[in-house]
Amino acid sequence: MEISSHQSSLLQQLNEQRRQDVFCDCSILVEGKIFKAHRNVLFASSGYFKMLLSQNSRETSQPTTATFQTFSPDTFTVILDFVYSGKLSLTGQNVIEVMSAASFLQMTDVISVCKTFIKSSLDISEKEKDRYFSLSDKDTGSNGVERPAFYSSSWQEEGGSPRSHVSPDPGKPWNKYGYHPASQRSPQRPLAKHEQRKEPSKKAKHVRLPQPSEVVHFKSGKGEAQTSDSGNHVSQSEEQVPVDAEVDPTPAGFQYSQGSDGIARSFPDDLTRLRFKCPFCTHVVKRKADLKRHLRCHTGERPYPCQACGKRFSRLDHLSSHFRTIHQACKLICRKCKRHVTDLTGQVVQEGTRRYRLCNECLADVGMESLPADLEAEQHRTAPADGDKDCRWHLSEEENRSYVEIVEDGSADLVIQQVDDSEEEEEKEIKPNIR
DNA sequence: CTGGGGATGGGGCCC
DNA sequence: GGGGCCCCATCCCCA
Repeated sequence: MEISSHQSSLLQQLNEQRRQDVFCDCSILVEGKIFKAHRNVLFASSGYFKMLLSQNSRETSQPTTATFQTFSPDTFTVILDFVYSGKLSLTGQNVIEVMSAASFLQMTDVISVCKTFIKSSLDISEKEKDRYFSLSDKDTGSNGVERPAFYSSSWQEEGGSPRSHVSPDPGKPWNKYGYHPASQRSPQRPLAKHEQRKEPSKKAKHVRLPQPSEVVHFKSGKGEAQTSDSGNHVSQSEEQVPVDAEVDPTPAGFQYSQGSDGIARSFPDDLTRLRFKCPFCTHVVKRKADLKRHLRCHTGERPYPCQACGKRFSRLDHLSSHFRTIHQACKLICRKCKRHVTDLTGQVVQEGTRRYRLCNECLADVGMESLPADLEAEQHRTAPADGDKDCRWHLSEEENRSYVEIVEDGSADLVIQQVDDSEEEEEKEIKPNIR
């Protein structure tokens, strides 16, 4: 015999204990804010805490403290509330941050729900386009009551009245969530190019996210996202979007406007050409694959690591380009004098994992004219100048070749290894402080 | 301080 | 849909 309410009531009890700080034996410090919780609950909910707490299982008599600087207290509140209630309070504003935090904490259920949330936002994009066409005949043109909503992104900006796409929470740069490698030059993730071009003065985050009133609760456990309300995220948005112009209930990333007639009339042609709307910014693309690629600039996903230096890229072609220019010395140009060089007039020089060409004259200038290529290669094999990074460099049949040969015949192959960066980044970014 | 060049990253689009 | 190329803007380093 099974009492169905037992699980939920048990969870409620635990949540109540958490709120009243009863039996809490774990403290989580997030950007200065302390969260109390039960280690067994955390252990059962998060792969990260499981690993963390299992390492300290012998010290169960001592309270455990974990410190995170990589996501905000608000984000962790959502995570912790989910752990103790099964309800995930996602909004268009927090979904990326929550997904990042869940990735850190190895909470696959939360990640999948976040993905579903984002995907549903994308579905809305398609449905709204269809809705535009289906409703366009009803456009009253004057009072706006029955006028269908329409996109107001780039077209409106081109008209000289750019909308603000500033995130309501500009104090939380994306990189804090650890998707970007340590070698990332800018401390704050730059805007996407299309926004940089259109809004060069803006320094805000890339995303334009919906209003906080648009909270959707997801129930976890079945792999299917469900709202706590009667309608799901999509249908709710579709109900509200076109009608009321005063509020902005649009789902993630959507912008609607009553707009001028001139702008409105120009839309259908554009909509047939540009079909896929990013849920987080104003960007619209023709192809779903392009949107998928574009979304990586919001999620920070970098699934293509360079086997030579470990730097990660969001796109394979960027990785290939990086590998060719940095590690293969494909440019037949002397790095010093910029003259064109050939195998006869120049040589490939190795500097750590970096390779470039120097003409014979410049080689002589720097005193490297006597360095034979295979000796150079030998030195590289025995004493890599850039630490152990080179150990990861996969060079096929490298043992008996010179660098020149390797470069010329292309056997310094770029090994493409698409990875899920979540776990590796977690290890790199989060160093919890256990006391 | 400034300008040039390299590296990077994003978008468009072809195959 | 993925791979890859081209173009362009931006950032960073260095002379």
